[in-house]
Amino acid sequence: MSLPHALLGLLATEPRSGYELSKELAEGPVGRFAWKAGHTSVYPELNRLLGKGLIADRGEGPRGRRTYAITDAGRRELRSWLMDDPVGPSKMRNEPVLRMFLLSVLDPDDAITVLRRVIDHVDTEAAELRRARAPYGDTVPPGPEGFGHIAAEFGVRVDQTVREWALWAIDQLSRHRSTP
Amino acid sequence: MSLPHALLGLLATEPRSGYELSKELAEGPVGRFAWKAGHTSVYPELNRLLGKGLIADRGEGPRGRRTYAITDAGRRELRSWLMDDPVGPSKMRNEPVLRMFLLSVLDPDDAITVLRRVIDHVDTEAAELRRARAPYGDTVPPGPEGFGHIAAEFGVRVDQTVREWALWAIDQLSRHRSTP
DNA sequence: GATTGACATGTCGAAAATGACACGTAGAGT
DNA sequence: ACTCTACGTGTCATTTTCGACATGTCAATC
Repeated sequence: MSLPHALLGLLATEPRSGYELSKELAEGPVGRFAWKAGHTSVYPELNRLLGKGLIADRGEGPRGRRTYAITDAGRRELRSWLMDDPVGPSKMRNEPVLRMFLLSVLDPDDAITVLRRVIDHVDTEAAELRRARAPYGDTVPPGPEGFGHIAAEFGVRVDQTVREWALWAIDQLSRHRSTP
Repeated sequence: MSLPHALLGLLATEPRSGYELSKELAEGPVGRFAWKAGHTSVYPELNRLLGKGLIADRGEGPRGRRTYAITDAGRRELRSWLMDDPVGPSKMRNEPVLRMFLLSVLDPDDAITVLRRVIDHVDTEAAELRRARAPYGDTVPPGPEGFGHIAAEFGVRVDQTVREWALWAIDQLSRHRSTP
């Protein structure tokens, strides 16, 4: 049940609409690396948060667009979730990683084919993230921009790690193939 | 809907009981980094797979323990899931990473507190994984052991990446604190 | 011989997520 | 004027997952 906290966290940096939140959770760095959700989950959850007084409606914009902002109660809830909760084992779903774990059941040639695909994918993704991060250079700006910058940095690093691991795995699997 | 594939993948390396599968998906490397599930999801899913003929019952052991093995149909299903499906954006839930993304909403001191906790956690985890990996040295053994080895290697590398990223993030946040 | 703890499998109701469908709007290009 | 695309919000039925509860076994320790 982390979706409400994801929404509170995004709204804590700056007010956004349900549409923008959905975009971030469906395609943005947060959705890709942390918590993916479609708009069909986001809108009902926003209404729940509204009911609990954790967010507030900031009136309507152009096409029925409604912008939400976090309230003080929302901030308190978010802070206690981040600070008081233990770090312990928690919810985890990562389909790409699952695929990679299961790769060893394929014969080495097939596994290598898939690993190459994985490498292409993380390369593309890392390039996108670098573009998103580019305007700020090497230092994290304070405020809302810093948020995205730190997230993007995380993505780039994880992608790089996956890439190297995949290459290592290819090498290991190749050895099995060449020396049966 | 990746749980069935996770189970098929584990059973593809060697036959296991529902209990063992549950353990792996709840606490093992697969559960931690790829797809977490409790026994209450595993047992019903095993019966579903049994009904579809993707796994087979290998008779009873000591305390009502029943061991399952993957069938040829199961292997075909697993292979096509791994090979035919696109790598594209897929299911993703990662509560620890979500927490880290949201850290920037805390004041720097609080954020640093949590980041230190995160570092402790990944250090502990990485140490466990290294222990699990230790018996095999630096080379991946063929067969079922190789599976666990490659998974553990992935875990160690990701933990290391998270660690370095967290340190980097602390540094960045510290700058904001010292130069307001 | 009793107790404890890991082993082992399940059900069931509540909560959450997914996918399909539905509807309307503003702007940009042709 | 027309069309296309992205914007923008929602419902609803189905599927998945979670947490609580239930039940019993085997081995080791006290």
